Amino acid sequence: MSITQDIKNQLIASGAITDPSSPKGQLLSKAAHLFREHGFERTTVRDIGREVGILPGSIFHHFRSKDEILRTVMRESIILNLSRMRAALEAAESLEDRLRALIGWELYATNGETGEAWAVLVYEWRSLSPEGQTEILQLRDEYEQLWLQVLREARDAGYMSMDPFLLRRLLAGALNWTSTWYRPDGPMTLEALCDEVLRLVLPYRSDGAPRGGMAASTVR
Amino acid sequence: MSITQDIKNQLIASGAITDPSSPKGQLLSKAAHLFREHGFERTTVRDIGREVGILPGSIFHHFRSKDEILRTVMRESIILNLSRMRAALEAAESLEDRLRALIGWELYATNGETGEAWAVLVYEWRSLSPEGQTEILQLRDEYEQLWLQVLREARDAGYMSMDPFLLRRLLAGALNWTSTWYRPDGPMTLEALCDEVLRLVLPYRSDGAPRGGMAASTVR
Amino acid sequence: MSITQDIKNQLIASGAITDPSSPKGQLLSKAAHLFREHGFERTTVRDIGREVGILPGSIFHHFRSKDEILRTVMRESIILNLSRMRAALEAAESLEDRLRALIGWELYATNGETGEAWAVLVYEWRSLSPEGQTEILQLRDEYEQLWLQVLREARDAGYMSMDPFLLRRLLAGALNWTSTWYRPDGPMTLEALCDEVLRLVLPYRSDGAPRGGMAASTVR
Amino acid sequence: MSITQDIKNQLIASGAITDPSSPKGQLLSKAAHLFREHGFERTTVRDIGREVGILPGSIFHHFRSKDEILRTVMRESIILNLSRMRAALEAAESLEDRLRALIGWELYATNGETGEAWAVLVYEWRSLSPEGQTEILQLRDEYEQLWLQVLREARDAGYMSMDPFLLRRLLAGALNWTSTWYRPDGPMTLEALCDEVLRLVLPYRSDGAPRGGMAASTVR
DNA sequence: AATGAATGAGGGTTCATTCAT
DNA sequence: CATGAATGAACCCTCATTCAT
Repeated sequence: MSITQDIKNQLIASGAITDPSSPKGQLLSKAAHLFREHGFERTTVRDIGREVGILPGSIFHHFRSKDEILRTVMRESIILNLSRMRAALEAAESLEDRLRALIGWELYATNGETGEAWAVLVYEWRSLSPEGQTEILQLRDEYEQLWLQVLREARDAGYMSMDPFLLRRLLAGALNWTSTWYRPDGPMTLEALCDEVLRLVLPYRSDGAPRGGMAASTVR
Repeated sequence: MSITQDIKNQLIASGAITDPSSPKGQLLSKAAHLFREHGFERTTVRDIGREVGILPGSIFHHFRSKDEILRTVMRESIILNLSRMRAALEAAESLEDRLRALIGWELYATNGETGEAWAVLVYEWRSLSPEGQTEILQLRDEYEQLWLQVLREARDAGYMSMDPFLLRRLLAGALNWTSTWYRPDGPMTLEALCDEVLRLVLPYRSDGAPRGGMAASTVR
Repeated sequence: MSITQDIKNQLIASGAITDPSSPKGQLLSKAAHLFREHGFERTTVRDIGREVGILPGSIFHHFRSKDEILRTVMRESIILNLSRMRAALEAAESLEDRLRALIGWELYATNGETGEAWAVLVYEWRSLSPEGQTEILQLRDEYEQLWLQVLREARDAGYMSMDPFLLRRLLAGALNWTSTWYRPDGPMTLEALCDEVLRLVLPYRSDGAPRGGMAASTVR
Repeated sequence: MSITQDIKNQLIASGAITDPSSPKGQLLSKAAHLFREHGFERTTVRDIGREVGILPGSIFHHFRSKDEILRTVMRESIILNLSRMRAALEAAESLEDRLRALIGWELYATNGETGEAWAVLVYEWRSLSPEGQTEILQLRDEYEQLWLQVLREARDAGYMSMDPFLLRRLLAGALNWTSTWYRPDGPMTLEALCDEVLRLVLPYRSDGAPRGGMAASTVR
């Protein structure tokens, strides 16, 4: 995970994302938490201020508007995870590794340190101003292209037959939804969850045998 | 689909759900539409009134509060789809039919006539008052039990190996998310979509051969 | 003054201006009073509400914004006085009568029943939104045209030699400023004030003798 | 105009008014400009700071409060013009010269280098704190006394018959209002404007003939 | 002097809800 | 049942001002 930290530190150093230990970074993470828990509109700037320990008015020294807070939460969340995903895909040696990277890192985006921000990105979309949507949409598109490229390769290579667009949408739904039920401190590790999802997508091992689970012949 | 209509008519007749052609029913359907499109808090009672053609104050002759509108949208949506699902499961002759019924009817709940209300149920949950949540949660639990029972059977019968809870959650995410991208007037029918999802869940036909798609041996 | 009342009543009946006895009319007149006394930005909607006896929120049932209140005060003030001025000019039989009408009715606009609204129109101009300024400017232009037409006539007829534009601007300053010092319950009637101003503009009587005041020959 | 500069330099040297080239003087002149253009309350200390090139907080090293800025703008504006007016009146050799000095120097105060500050003095009066008003009122009274003394003399000498108070008020309105329309770079010089106003006040030359304009006999 | 983060009071405005008509 | 004026709490945001650095 140190490579992950490196990427984050680089992004912080370059100013692309806010240092989480800075006051502004604290504000962003608390805001992401509240937006995730209660929704954007039900979260007041007073709530955020109280959580951070400053008065509501002071928030506007860091952000011009509540919308800009939301936008920043979304932007930085996707920038960080986009960078991580790119690095992971580049480091992956096989197509299967790349598939695993997509699933695994999206699970990490959803349930790891950036989980709340990621859920805000996914589920508070309508609360973002039109201008904000335009900006964030570009980043989301970049992110989706990573998925689609790998899924297309996998389909072309015969790993699966489902239309890549369709598969991506089904997976997006399934993976994003994990934030509503997955507990990092529960019995299942993120890696195990990743394996399960991968098995759903790629039921056969490369030798043609079913990937884990029971033998097909035992199914009635 | 006539059996579906029968169930709906019975529920209307019994007073369990509101007649959609009644003023109150109109209000509910317009409200569901607005809640779905803009979110519950961004939808004002003024918006709803305008859509229905009455003044905001008059809404409160039909519902005690805005929360009660949301609660009713959710309640009726789940009551209707719960009844349909029960009927479909009872009519199903095989385990595979029951699996197909679960997936197919959840897709229909999400993208058919009740789609907007179903999406509200799924994605506006946090906007519901605590009392509302308590009430609706019971109905959702009943609904989830239907899924879990069948998935357990399927797992026990060797159709699949994944933990039923886990599989349900992944499927819930994938299926509910379809409301964000599926277009009934697009190139893919709901039945075809249902088949694709089913193939993901049950990759092998009952004779042991892979279900559709390429032969395992062709996978590199 | 009954003709004045008739004009006002017609304007009220036609909906061009608000009935001063209606709640909305009350609000407008209190707002004009406060805007005049403290200025637009130092007057809060809470102040207006308190003055009228309603809560701040209720104001927005009558007006969409504070700016719309200001705009309405200005619009109705100029509509009323424009109508009065037109009627007075039509009723005037001689050029001198028309000059007297201009001065007299502007003094009445400034210091009569609409005095506060008129002062707001003149001195709170910058507080009006750009869109508001565009709207009101058209009405002001109409009003100014009345002045300029008569002044041009008077100049052409040899009543005076000063450029009509220049004279109008000097008079506008002098007359509007009366609202800061003239007291209707003081020793000087508006008619007397009108005469004094007229004497400034038209120093000679029609027989060529100086209009009131001392003989020129006594001036050293 | 060198005598004017001398007076100004003396006042700067004595500390009565701020050196316009000093940081504080810059701040005052920018503030006067903004107060004039947008009004006192619509001008924020942030605006002033931006104009001067410092941050809002730094303003309070020069002035205790925003009110003190306004008060200083007003005070120095009136101190300077009061001194000039006194000098001009002393230098005037005849009553008519004194009248011309009053009008001419008030026009210069309104439209010359101190024009913005003078307009602030006249039109932002209500924005000044009560204590500020008390202070500035004394200076304004001194200034008004200069006018009234000369006007009384002129009336007593038979130059005019209008009550000096009344005439002063009409002239104050007319002259102050010039700041809203007079353009120094337009076709009319301040001297020409001064002559026109003087002709309004003193229609007859000292030989009894009308002062410029057409002969009285030609007026119908 | 200058900075900039923080303050805290108050601004305009929104909105679900009530209720006399 | 419908209206629409009124409510009152809460909202986002602004801004003059303070103060440690």
